[in-house]
Formats: sequence, C-alpha cells, structure tokens
Amino acid sequence: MSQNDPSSQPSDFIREIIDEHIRSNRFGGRVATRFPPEPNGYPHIGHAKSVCLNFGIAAQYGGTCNLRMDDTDPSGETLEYVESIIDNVKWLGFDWGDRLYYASDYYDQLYEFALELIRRGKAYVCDLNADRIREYRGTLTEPGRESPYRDRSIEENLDLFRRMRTGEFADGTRVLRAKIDMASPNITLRDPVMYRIKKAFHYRTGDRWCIYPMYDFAHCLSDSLENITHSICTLEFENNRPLYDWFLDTLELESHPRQIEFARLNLSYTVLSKRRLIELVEGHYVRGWDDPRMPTLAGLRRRGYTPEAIRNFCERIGVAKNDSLIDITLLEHCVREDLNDRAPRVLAVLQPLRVVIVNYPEDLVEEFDCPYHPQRPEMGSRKVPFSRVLYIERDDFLENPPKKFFRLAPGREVRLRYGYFLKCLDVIKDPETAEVVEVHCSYDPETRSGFAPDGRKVDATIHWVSAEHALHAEVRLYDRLFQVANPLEGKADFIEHLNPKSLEILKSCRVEASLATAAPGSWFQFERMGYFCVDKDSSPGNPVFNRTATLRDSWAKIAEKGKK
RNA sequence: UGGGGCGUCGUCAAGCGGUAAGACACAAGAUUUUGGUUCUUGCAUACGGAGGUUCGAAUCCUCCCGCCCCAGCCA
Repeated sequence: MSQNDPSSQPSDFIREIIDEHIRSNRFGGRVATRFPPEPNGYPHIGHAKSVCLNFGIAAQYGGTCNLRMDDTDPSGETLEYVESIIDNVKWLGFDWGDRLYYASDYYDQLYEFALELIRRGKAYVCDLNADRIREYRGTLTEPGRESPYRDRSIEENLDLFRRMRTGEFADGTRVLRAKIDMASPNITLRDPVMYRIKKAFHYRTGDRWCIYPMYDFAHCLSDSLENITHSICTLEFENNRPLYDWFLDTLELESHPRQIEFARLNLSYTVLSKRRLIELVEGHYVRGWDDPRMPTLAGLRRRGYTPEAIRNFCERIGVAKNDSLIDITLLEHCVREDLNDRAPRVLAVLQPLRVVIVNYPEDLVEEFDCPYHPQRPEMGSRKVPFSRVLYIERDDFLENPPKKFFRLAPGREVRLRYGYFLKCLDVIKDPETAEVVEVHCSYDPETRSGFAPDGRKVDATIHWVSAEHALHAEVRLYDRLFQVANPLEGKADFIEHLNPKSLEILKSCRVEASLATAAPGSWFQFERMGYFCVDKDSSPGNPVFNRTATLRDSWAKIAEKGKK
C-alpha cells in the first residue's frame, strides 16, 4: 500500500497542526475544509494549489471539503465565473458532493448576526463617509480616533441598520462597523466596516439586498455556519485572524474554525493575480481566459496540461509560509512526465521540407506498422503510408552542418523513423533566394525495418510524413507569456515584459493521416517535437494543434552554445 | 518609525539540540530506431549576520540586517 511510501502522504506545517488537533481532540477528530473563491475571475494555477490543499487534506483525513462561492461583493461577480470555477475544480478531479455553497445564501443569517452584535453593543452605524473613515483610522504609526457616531444607543443603531437595509440611505452614506479598538496596532481591528450600502444588482440575490457584508465579517461566519474546522487561506490574511476570531468569540459561537495561512503560489514567467489576468484579457494581449498561454486552469487545460500533471505539481511545490517564486520548469516537467507516459507517438512535420527519393518507385506505396509508444506495446500501433515524396522537418537538414549536427546533410545518411535509411544526394535551391526548397535522396531497400544488413550505423533518426497522404494542419507554438522571470519586479508596467513571440502559428504543417479522427483535447507526442493536443478550433479536415510542451532538447542546447 | 509574517543549494523544500532529505534546474557519462524516455554520477564544511548557551546549534537565547503583508465602504 501507499502508506509505506511517506511521499504519498504529504506533510507540511498545516497537516502538523491538524495532527495536533486530532491528538488533542480539538474538533472531535473532525476535519472539514473549504475552497472559497470569489467568482470574479477565472481560477488559475494559484487557485489549484489551494484546491489541492483543501481537498487533499479533507481526503487524507477522511473529512470533507466544501466548495463555497465567496460572493459578498456584487460588483464583478458573475455566473460565468461561478461556472468556470465549478467546471475547473471538477476537471482538476475534485468532488464536493452536494456541498456547493454560496456566501450569498447566508445573507439572512449574516444580517441576524449583525443585529446580534449591535444588541451586544459591539457594532454601530457610522455616518462618516469613506474619506472620513480613512482619516479617523490613523496611520501605521499613529492610533486612530473614535468616530463621533461610536456611542449611539443600541436602539438607534438597530433602527439605522434596519433602515440601511430597506434602502432608505444612499450608497456610501453609512456603514455598520464593529466596535473594537481604534488604537489597536493591528489596523484590521480599528472598528472595521462590516456592512456597506451598495444599491447594486447581485447575480444571485438580484436586488433583494442593498447592503452587503464585508469579507472579514462574512467569511468567519460562513466558515462557522458550515462547521468548518480548518479555514486555510493565504498569508495576507494573517493580520485578519484576530478579527476572524473576534467575530466568532464575540458572538460566542460554538463552531469556531482555526484559520491557518500559507504562502500563495507565484510562478516564474507569468502573473497570477486576478486583476492582471483581467488586464491581459481585456487588453486583448491574449485571446481570452482560456488562451493556452494563460496560467488559468482553462488556459492550461486548452494548452494540453492534464489534471494529473497539475495535481502532481501542486504536491511537489510544497506548502509553507515563505514567499516563493516557483520555477515554471517544474510545471513543464510535470506535464512531460505525465504525457511521456500516456501520449501516443505520432509523426508530424511542422516546417516541411520536400524530399524526393529518386530511386523509390513512382507508384509504390508501402505501409509501416508504427507502435504508439516505445515503452508501452499495449498501446498498440497504426499503419503509416510511405511513398516516393516525403516531407521532413526543415531543421533536420543543413547544407553546411556544424560538427555536432548529425542529421541529414549532403552525402550523409540518416534513418527515417520506422522506415528506411535515407541518403542525401542533391540539394535544390530557389534560384532567387538561395533557399533550399527540395532535397533529392536515395533510400536503401535493404534497410526496411531500420537496420542495415551490413551492420552500418547511422547517427540520427528523423521523422517524416508521406506528401501524398499527409493531412494539412495548423499548429500553434506557445512560449512563455513573459520574457522575464518576475514581470512584477521593478517599476515598469508588467505589460512591457510580455513576450512578443509567445505565440507562433504554423499553417502549413503536415501530420500523419491517422490524426484525421483525433478528438479535441486528445494528447499526442509528435515524435522529436513535443507534446501536442487537439484544439477546439479544429474542424473536420482542418485540425489545429496546440503545443503543450517541447521535448527536452539537448541538441538545442548544443546549438545555442555554438552561437555564443 | 506601529503591528503581523518570513529568511536552509540557481528555484522550491525537509530538518523540531546530535553533526544538511528530496525535487526541479544545471553538468558529465551509459543505454537508445525520438539529440525523447530510462539509468549512473556530480552539485550547500553549510543554514541572512554577529554574539551567547551547550560536550554538541540550521535547530535554544540576544542583538542586528533583509524581504513580504496591513492605513478598500475589495477579497
């Protein structure tokens, strides 16, 4: 069993805290977590870290994990975002059963809790406007001042708050505040706002409400209502924990979850903040939320990343409190690892160079049986047609090859994958541009299975496709979205760091005929080129492929060194 | 200059007083009909710095330095 493998049961400071709670029977041995996104953007790989953590812990401890939309601010929250969250968390492989909740479903209860706080003399209606409240709040080094409305009677507060709810007052004219401590060194505790007036349409409650609860008030109570035991959130909420506890303590609620904060994910060569992702989408720097260059789950999914790869990535990066910038090569490694195992191998020529085999019969067509996976024969094979005219990759031929290049070149012999040895006899160039347009070769009929009876060796094996039989295809090559590891570093606008070559569209690719029926979303390894998946833009006869990741390429490294 | 948090290899990250795991990256080599995969090997005399406690400190204490978060009627 996997219990013997410690690495299969992740351990981190959060799980240590939970272990301790179980030992001390703090929550009756129960573990209940929740993933609480605000539906105001598409979920990204950073959310995946939280999803994996919360659902992972629940599964590991035999507990539950709820999915809760933290929708307490009508502006920006939409059903489209809710759907994208549901869709993507499900795709990642997690199941919340029937426990899909919405903070907006708690509005009535939250309102009652607010009334109770007023009755306990712990909340008051404040008539200061936003600017005034800021002034009264003080600064990091100076204490704040108490609002002149702080000592209203309970009756007046109750009356005013009810009238706030009925829409008697204009937006921004009054708020409900918690009465805590205007001199607290923790600014979060300086009489924080609990409710604001916003006469805005909410995507779920419509115009039933014109006052909306703030995060600090709503979140702890939502957790409590759901009987959460461990409320896991990111580091920036650490300052808010005393407030989280204050509401629950002041209301004397039985269910008092423990808030635990961990460091959010940062990934090199991309950005993971909703605000900036929205900017990329709305500024049309990418083709939408599911653009394969985006770090959104929708983007990664369309790019060809598998849920398994993403989950594995989330496990490998660990959980701690250090601000970190994870190297994107780790994410890439995780997809390659998964796809190497499961992607069928297939032949595809991205930048075709025409090859005529001068000694191959004009009308002969042979079929080679090509296995789908070198290490997994159970994946089977398919027949690939071979004929006199082929296409090979442009990069696999060089008229004047450098020392370490051992692919095709004048006078050189290579092996065609699954086929014959091929020798270059002649190079045909465009008289105007001197560009190589065609290569004439001969093949050795004795080498049909890829070996020479005389035992002679060949340095390279290249991929190919029969000109007459191949399918035309569009292939989209993606590279990192940004040119620098940390686009947010420095004073420059992160947009300036966008990689102008993050997308290269190749329209004259040729892929083997077996791909004609490939379903959108299916993964392949184009041999020697990388992992690709069928894009949703494909139509019958016009397949479109996205490059998920290149293969590791030691030749590219050698070539790169040669340039320097 | 208030409060909260964090500082271990290029990047993450174990370590919880007994003499620095692992992963990615990188480098070298072996195998190979993908310059892929796989395999082997190398990669922190050192844990932000300085003192101190101790037979022994990345782990305990003190001071210092650096980075992140908080002054939304966002979450």
